[in-house]
Amino acid sequence: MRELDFLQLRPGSDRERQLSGTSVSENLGAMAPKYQRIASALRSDIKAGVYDPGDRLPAETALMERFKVSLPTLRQAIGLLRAEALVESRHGIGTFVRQNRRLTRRSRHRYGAARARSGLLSAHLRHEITFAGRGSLPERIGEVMGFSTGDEAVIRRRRLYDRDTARLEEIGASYLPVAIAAGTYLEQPGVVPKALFRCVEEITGRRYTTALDRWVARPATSEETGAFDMPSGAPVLHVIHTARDENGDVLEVSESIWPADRVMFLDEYDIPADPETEDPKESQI
Amino acid sequence: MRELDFLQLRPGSDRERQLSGTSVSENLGAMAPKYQRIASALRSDIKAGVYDPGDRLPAETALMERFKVSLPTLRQAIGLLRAEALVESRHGIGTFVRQNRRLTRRSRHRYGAARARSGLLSAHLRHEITFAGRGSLPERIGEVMGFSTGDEAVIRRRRLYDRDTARLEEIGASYLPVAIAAGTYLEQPGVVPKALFRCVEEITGRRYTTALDRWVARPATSEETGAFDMPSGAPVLHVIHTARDENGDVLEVSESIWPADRVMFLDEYDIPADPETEDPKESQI
DNA sequence: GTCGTCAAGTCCTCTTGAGGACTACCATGG
DNA sequence: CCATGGTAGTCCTCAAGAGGACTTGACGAC
Repeated sequence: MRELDFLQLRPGSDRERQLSGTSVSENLGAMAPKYQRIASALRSDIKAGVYDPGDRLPAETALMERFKVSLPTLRQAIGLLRAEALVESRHGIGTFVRQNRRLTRRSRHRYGAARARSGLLSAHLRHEITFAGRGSLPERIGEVMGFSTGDEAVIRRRRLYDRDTARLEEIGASYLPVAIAAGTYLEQPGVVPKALFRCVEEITGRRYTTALDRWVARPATSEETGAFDMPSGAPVLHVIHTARDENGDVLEVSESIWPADRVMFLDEYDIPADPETEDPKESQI
Repeated sequence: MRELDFLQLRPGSDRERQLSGTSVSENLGAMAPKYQRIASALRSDIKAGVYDPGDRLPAETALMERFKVSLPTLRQAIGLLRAEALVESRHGIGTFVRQNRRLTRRSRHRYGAARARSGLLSAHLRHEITFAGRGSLPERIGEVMGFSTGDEAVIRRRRLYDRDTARLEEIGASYLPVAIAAGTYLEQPGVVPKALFRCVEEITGRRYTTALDRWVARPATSEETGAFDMPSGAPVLHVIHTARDENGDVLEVSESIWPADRVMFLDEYDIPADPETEDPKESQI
């Protein structure tokens, strides 16, 4: 009954649904569809702390009653919240508010930090090698490596788990040219004694000199949604990292994938003082 | 009729729906729900080129006929593809395959490129100032700026459009401390004569020295979905950029927002040669 | 020729109704 | 005490149908 105050605005033309332009984010037009208004109401409740992270939302039947709508409509509303990774539904149990603390990662500190210490990185993450050996390059990797798709390479796949929660936090893989890694212990499973790039440097005698990272946000594959236990259609962050020696030859290509809603990246750098000549076509970030 | 070959696998327990574990991405279990199988079939068609980018998919009624399902089920399938930004539905017209070319941006070249030239950046983007003047800091900005939420600052909001397609490609804003920008032409609307940070450097006599970028992918607000014309629930990339002088005082905080599926970021850098001492807790990217 | 009206085709919202599958809890029997 | 089975509560899938809103294009009136 109370909820009707929220919903009973009479239907009007869809033209009236348009936002007035300067509206703040949560300001849906008076006549947004029911499912959007329901989602918005629940979103507000969650933000207001009516339902705290970890809490169970009322059952679908209860929410149907509360908002006076049919099941499909209600589920459509919940579907929005699920797509936003705000809630998570567990079959047979309920719908829960997710706790979306983001892990903070630093990009580009990979090398600096690792050169300082000789051990492995990521104190709070457990490193697990899921595969090590020969394999053919996926298209996306062959492209940036300058090899043909299907070419062989030494591949090391890894998964990183949070030590506390045991939750999967990152999926990754490193691709090494056969000329570099063939016949070495890099083809063997098991965690390597030190950061992978140091192993490569020792084995080859060449040094990691320049890097190019390609960042993309894309919807998760079904494999990833399963592994990360994320809603289907939710995005992941995918970075492909290419490391070269001073001659510009590729030493390693590695990729890492995170659920987009669980990470935040910090990137700290110095701003150059002197004018340089660069491609003027680039836009500012 | 033909499609039945694809769909008629008999229903079974949900247990059988589980992926076998090592399956490749497109390998749905035999008994995934209808809507998932339909989405998967359409996805394959699109990848196979049956429907090219820009093409219109058959109408809902035609697809209902083809897959022998009801409208809600079909729409659920289309909804998946829409969430993946693979297709886009236009009310009253049809559902179209999206052409997902990503604009390539370089992060961190902001300053290098601009110091070289004295003009504005972004030759292929049209810069538009949507607001300039005093305003109170949003929470997310006040936090990183070290000010209280609600404090006043000089705010310049901008929108960047593709010159060719006239499509909105980026929403951004710069926040300048009142002590720096009050009373200057930075409070006035209109495009500034050169890159903003050069204006600030000239006005204050201080120099942009260090920067910290915070990257996050998050679902778009309703305002953003409207402005970018993106499906609701789709993610945006949001970066908050903090620039400081050599004393560590904030000169400017700026933020930029892009639809996540339309951009790709390149980040090129040199790998340091010498061991340094850094926080060993950081994980590798 | 220009404008407005109309109709067809399209996607969007919402309802009612049914059956199934999963989980947790509890009572019962061993 | 423990295992088994039942039951209630929950979310998941799907159908059939109705009305609405939007876009386009054709037709007719002016």
